[in-house]
Amino acid sequence: MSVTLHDVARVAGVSIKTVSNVINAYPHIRPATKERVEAAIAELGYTPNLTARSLRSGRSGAIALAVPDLGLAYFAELAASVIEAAEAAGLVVLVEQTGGDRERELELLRSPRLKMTDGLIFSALGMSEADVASLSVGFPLVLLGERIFGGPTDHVTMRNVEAARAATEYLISSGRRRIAVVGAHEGEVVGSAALRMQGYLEALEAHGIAYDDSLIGYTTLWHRSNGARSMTELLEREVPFDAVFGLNDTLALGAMRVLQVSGRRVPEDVAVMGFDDLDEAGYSIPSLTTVDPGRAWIAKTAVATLVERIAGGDVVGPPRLRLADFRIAERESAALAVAR
Amino acid sequence: MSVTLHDVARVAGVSIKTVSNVINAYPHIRPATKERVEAAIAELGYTPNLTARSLRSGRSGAIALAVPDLGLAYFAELAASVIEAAEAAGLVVLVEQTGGDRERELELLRSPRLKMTDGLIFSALGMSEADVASLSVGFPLVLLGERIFGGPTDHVTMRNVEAARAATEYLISSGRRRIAVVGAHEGEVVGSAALRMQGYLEALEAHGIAYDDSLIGYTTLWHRSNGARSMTELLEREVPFDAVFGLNDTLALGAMRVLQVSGRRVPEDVAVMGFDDLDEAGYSIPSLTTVDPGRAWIAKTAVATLVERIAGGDVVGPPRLRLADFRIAERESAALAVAR
DNA sequence: CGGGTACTCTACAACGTTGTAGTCGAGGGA
DNA sequence: TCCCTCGACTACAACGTTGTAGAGTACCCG
Repeated sequence: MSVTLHDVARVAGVSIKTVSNVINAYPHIRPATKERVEAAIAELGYTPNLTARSLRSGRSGAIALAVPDLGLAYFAELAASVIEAAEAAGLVVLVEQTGGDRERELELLRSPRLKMTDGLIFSALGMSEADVASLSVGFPLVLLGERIFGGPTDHVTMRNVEAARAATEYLISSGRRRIAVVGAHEGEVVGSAALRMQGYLEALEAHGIAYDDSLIGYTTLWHRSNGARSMTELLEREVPFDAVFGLNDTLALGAMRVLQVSGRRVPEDVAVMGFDDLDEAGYSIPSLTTVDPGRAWIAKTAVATLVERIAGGDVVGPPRLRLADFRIAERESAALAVAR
Repeated sequence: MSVTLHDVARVAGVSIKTVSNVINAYPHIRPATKERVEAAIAELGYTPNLTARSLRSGRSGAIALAVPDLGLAYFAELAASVIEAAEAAGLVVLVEQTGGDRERELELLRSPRLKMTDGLIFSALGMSEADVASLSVGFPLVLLGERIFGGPTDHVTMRNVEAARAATEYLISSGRRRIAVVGAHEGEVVGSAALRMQGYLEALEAHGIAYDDSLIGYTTLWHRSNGARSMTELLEREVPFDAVFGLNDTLALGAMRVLQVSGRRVPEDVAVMGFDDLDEAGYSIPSLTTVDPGRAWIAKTAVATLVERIAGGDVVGPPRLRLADFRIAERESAALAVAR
C-alpha cells in the first residue's frame, strides 16, 4: 500500500538504515549516496510512517487538549491559542470535549483514548478538590482552570481573585456603589465563580461598601441565556443598581442585552463589566469593558510546561503553579467618565 | 516504564498472545485462565499501547480536522459538532488550523503531520479550483466548504446558492427592495461569497429588482470588524437601503452595530439578515434572523462519509457530493411585520 | 609501514501489538 | 482402537522505524 523505507532502500540500492540515516540527517553519508536516496524518496513519494516512528521512539508528537465545549467562545479561543502554541513547538493537538461533566472528565483521565499522545492539557470544569487523586495519572498532565488547586500536577491559570477585585474596583472608581453580579454559583466554594466572587467581596470590603445579597444573580451555567435570565430576575427584584459585573463575558453580554431592552442606558445608567476578553467583547454595543485574563499567555505556558514535563522524563520536579498577568480591557460599557 | 502485555503475561503465567486474546475477547479461553489474566491486568493497571496497536492494524482511531481558525465562531461550532460526531463513532479528532492560507492548506495536504490519522476532514478556505489536483492524496479525505467543486474527493457542504436566494426572498417578501450586501469578495467566482452573491442575484432577478453595485460592500475577510467597516462605507455613500444581507452572521452583527450607532432602527428602518445561525445569533440585540445552513448535519455526515471511506479500503466509489438542507431561522432583525 | 581513527555503510534487534500457524490433549464417531 | 475435530494455548513473524554494534575501507600520524 504505502511506501516504506524498504521500498526506498531497494530503489536506491542501499540498506534501510542508510535511508533512515539520510532522513534523520546523520552526518556521515557520502554525498553521492545521499543524492541517490533522496532521488528515490522523491521518485516514490515516500513519507515516514509516524506511527512506527512513534512506537520506536516512545514519542508521538501529539498532545491532547480536553475542554468542556468548543461551542463556548472562551474555550474555542483557548483551543485556538493552544493549537497555535503547540504547532510552534512542533506538536499536533487532539481535542476532546468533556461537556464539563465530572464523570466524563474522570473517564477521560482513566481511558486509554489518549494513550497515543505524549501528554494532556486538561481544562476541568466538573471535577472538584475531592477528585484530586484522579489527577495522579501516568502521563504528563498540565491542569488549567480553577476547580482544583494544590493537586499533584502542574497548573497554569489566571489570577481570578485579584482580577475580579481589580474589575470591581474599576467600577467603584467610576463612582458605582450598587454593583450587581451575574453568574454566581450558589454555595460553591471552588471554581471560577467562587474565586471571582471572592475578588468582588474583597473590593467591596476595601471600599467600605456593604455586601447585598439581593444584588447577586445566581446561575448554573455561564451561557448567554443564563446572563439574560439572571438579569431579568434582578430587574424584577426592583433593587436599584448602577453596575453589573458579569462573571464572564458571555454572561455580561446576555445581561447587557436585557438591560438595554428594559430601557437602561449602558454605561450611563448601568455600567457593565465582563471577564475573559473574548474577541466579541470589542464588537458588542456598546463594546464591553472586561478583564483580559491572559489567555494567550496561559495557552503558551501550558504547552511549554507540558513540553518540559515530556522532555523531563524521570526528572520530576514538584508540581508548579503558574499564574498569568491580567489587565482591564477598557471599553465603552463601563467608561470611567460618562454623562449620567 | 509502562506496563505491557509481557508484564501481564508473566504475572498471569501465560503467553502474551493469550493476554492479547483475553483483551480482544477471543472466545476459546478457559474461564480460569481468563480470570487470572484479568486479575493480572487489574493488578498491574495495564492499558494497551495504542501506538503499537495502530502500527500493527494500520488504523489509529484518530481523524484530523483542518479548519481555518477556531477563533471564528462558525468553525468553532463546526469543530464542536465534528468532535461530537467522531466520538460517537469511536474516533478522536486532531485539530489543525490553517489560517485560511492557501500555502498552509497545501502544505498540510503534503506534510506527514497527519500520517498518524486515518483520514482528514478538510475545510479549505484559501485553495481554489486550480489546486484541485492537490486533493488527490493517498488517504481518505472529505472536503468541506465551497472553494472547490467537482474535485476527486467526497464533499459535504451546504446549499449556498439556494439558501442565499431564500434569505434574500425572505427580505423581499417583507417589502424590502433596496437590499445591501456586506461581505462580497471582489471579482471572486468561487467560494461562499460568490455563491451567496449568486443566490442574492437570482432572488433580485426573480422579483424584477435591478442590481445596484453601490449597495454591495466588499471585504477581504469575514470578521466582525470587516462587517462594521463595510457598513460604515455603505452609509458614507449615502445610497438608501432598507435591508442588509450579511454573507455571514459575524459580518451581519458587525454591520448591525454600525447601523444602530448611526441611529437606524433594526428592523424598522433596516432589516438585517445573516447566514450561519451561530449560537450568538439568538442573543444579539435585536436577535439575528439568519440562515441555518445545517451545520450539525454537515458535521455528522462528514464523519460518516469519512468512516465509510476508511472502512472501504480499496473499494473506492466515485466522489460523492452531499448537501445539507437549510432553513431560515426567523428572529427579530428581519421580522416580517414591523411598524415602519 | 603499522596502528589507530574517522568515515560510510550494514545487520540485527527492539518498540508493543496481533495474525498465522502451529502444538497438544480431550472427546466423539466409526 | 484410530482418526478427526475442536478447544486452549503458544511460538513466531510482522507492522515500519531507529539504536546499537560492528564491518570494511581510507586516511593520517609517527
